Amino acid sequence: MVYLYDSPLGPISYEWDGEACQHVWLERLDAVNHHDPVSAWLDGYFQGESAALPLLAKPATDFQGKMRAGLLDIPPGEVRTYGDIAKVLSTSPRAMGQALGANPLPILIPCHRVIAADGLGGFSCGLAWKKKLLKFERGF
DNA sequence: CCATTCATAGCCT
DNA sequence: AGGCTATGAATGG
Repeated sequence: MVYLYDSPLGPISYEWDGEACQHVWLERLDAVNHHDPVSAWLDGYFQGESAALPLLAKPATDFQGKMRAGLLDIPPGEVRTYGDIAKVLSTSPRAMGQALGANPLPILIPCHRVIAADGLGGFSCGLAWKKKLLKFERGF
C-alpha cells in the first residue's frame, strides 16, 4: 500500500506492504498518512536523528546491495563523490550513477549524499530535493 | 582554463 | 545484446 508522509522539506510517498518498504517517491501521491516503521524513521530523520532503518525491499541486484552498504557507511552530514564510492566498491563511477538512479528508496538509502566530483550530480526525483536534503543535513 | 572525447561497468528495453 | 547514463580523467584548443 502507498502512504503519504508530509515532511518539513516536502511531501514523500512510500509503498509499505506491512513488512518492508518497497518504494519511495519524493512527491505527493494520492495516498493517506499512516503510522509504520517508515514514518517513524522519517520522524527521526527530520529531527536530526539517524535511527535504525525499517526493513527495506531486497536489493534488486547484488551490486545494489553493496552500493546500499556503501552509502549507509557515509557519516551523516557528509558527502562523497561518485568516484569515491566507486573506488570503495571497486567499480566505475558511471555504474554508480546507474545504480543510484535505479535505487527505488531515496532518502532511506542516502543516495542524496553522493555528488559528482565537481558539481551536485543528479537525483532521480529532482535536484531540488537533493539540495534541500543536503542543506538540511549540513545544519542550514 | 574551457570544451570534447574516451574509458568504464552496471542498468533498462 | 545494445544503448544509455546521477562520472571522471585525459586530451586538445
